[in-house]
Amino acid sequence: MSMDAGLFSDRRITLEQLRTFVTVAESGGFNAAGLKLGRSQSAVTQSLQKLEEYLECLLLERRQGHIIGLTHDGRRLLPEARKILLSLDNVVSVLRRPELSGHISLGLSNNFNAVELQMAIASCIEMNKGLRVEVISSLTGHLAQMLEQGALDMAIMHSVGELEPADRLLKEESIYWVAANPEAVLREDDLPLVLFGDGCAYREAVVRTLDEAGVSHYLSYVSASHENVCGAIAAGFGVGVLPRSELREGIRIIPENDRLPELPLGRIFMRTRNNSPIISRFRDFICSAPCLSGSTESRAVQ
Amino acid sequence: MSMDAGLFSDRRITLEQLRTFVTVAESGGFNAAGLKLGRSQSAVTQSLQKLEEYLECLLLERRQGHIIGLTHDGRRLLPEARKILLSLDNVVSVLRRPELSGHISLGLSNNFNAVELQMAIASCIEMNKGLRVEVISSLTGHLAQMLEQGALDMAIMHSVGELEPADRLLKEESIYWVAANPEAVLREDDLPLVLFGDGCAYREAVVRTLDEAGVSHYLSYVSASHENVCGAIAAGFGVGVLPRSELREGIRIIPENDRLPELPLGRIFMRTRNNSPIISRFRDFICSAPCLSGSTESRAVQ
DNA sequence: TAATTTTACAAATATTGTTTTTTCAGTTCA
DNA sequence: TGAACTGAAAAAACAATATTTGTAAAATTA
Repeated sequence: MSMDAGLFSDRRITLEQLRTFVTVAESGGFNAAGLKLGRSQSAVTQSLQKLEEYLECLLLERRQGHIIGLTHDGRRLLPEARKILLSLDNVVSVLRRPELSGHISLGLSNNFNAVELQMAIASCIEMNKGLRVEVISSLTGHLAQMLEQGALDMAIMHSVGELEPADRLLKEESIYWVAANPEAVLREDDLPLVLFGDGCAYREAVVRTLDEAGVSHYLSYVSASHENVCGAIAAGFGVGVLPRSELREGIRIIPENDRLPELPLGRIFMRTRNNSPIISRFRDFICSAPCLSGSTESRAVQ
Repeated sequence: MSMDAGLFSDRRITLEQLRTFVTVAESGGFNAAGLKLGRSQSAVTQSLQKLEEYLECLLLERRQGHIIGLTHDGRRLLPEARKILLSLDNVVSVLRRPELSGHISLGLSNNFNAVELQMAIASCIEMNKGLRVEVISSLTGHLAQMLEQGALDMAIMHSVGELEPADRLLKEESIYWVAANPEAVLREDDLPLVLFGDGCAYREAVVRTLDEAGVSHYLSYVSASHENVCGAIAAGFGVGVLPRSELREGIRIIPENDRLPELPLGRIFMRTRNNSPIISRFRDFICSAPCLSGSTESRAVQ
């Protein structure tokens, strides 16, 4: 089926406009976005005005001359714009390094969504036809076992403690106490916890932290699936632990308070079993993926 | 996990450069591409030089001052560039029309790959959270049955004959006789055919056309899977029938000859069972998808 | 109320992309 | 062999576009 687009879409829309939109949405203002992008506030304003004009819809909710959030259409566009920018990132990054070939089995912790990382791996696989990657998604504890047993070549896992010397730190992320209704949950005597199943690195840390602080608690919901855990938190089953990027409608961060102790910093790291050339080249590839380069945790609008 | 790209990739790379690259790859020359894009040969040349510079690799195979094809990197970039442009197309198209909501079961003929169409449907689903689409992939014959039985709301199917009055033509495509090794296959007395299983609209047409022309033939390979059929043709099982866009390495179009009759024009069309508001709005949506707008069948380089 | 922050707008400036023109190399054809 | 043709590359002039600068208005903060 040809389905030839012939001439593609609206040729006035540029990547820079999308990038500007995403940055505004992430930084919450034209000034901040301009600073981040290295251009003036005026340029940002105009860039967005044009994008809105070409898209024939408003993207930013303005009230009294201030940006107070995204419109419905803006919220629809944001993830797609991110995806487009990210896939270009990945393509460029893959294209710039030599082609990979070989077979690799890669473990991926499913503690949290790692959409960006998965996209990077996917485009790497697509553009390196000689590469066969078998991805196994499981909890950190299980992956570590498989790695030791030789069932995996490498794994990307979560941790809160010290890493082994050969491990490669990919990313750090602050994790927060979250709940659907912080006030109500905190009023309960026993703290109801919504956590991942056994083998989750964060789970142990959370329980230990609570024990040390002398907070009585019980598990009200346990699942190995990220979807389920978030769903349970949103449904009000109890208190969970998530990084900022995993917040969604119906889940709020619990502000600092006397009862809940401070959580340690989360770490995402890579561990390899052997260092054959293919493995180490793929490891270098992953470690230099564009989605791992930034380290700012941005404050998103809405 | 934040995975914040912070500042995205190489900000010098533009959509226009990608578009130009794809157009050059499709039209096989800077002049032709310029004509297609509505700009001069010089602009196309410079645009591609920049893209190659920023990407730090050569995309076009030049010999004696002429483009003779894509480099390895060029072939790696092409499908990804297409995807990026296409997903922007889809996003813009979805954003410009009102949001859809409801439940729809959609049949999709698997005669041929319809990557672009599937991408359009996917981005429609992603951006219309109120929309639940159940996609069933099968051969045209089976889909038509399901439609009559009320198991499907709508279906996109293939045909070579007349359409029903209520059907909507989406796309026409020329189909060609193909084989791994045309010369060898044509030498055989009985023509070995590689076709889809029962229920494929093209299959019946092919057999009928051969019978009318008095060409003796037999089925050497039959499968309901597009992958398998292409694989069998490439492996030399016999003669198949494909549109230009489905050609791949190891499959060549058989030039016109005395033995093989001319094939009818293929049609891709949509049939709906009922015309509830949701269905008809979704139908209009699909019919106006960017990937269906063009009608040129381009001659690709390499 | 004054100071600060934030967005919008207009004109000047800077940058970028485009065309025009020319050149060169290879191909075709007389 | 030479003339005409085609496709690509390069340079300079030109056109279009984006960016900055500066200013104003409105809202927030102290």
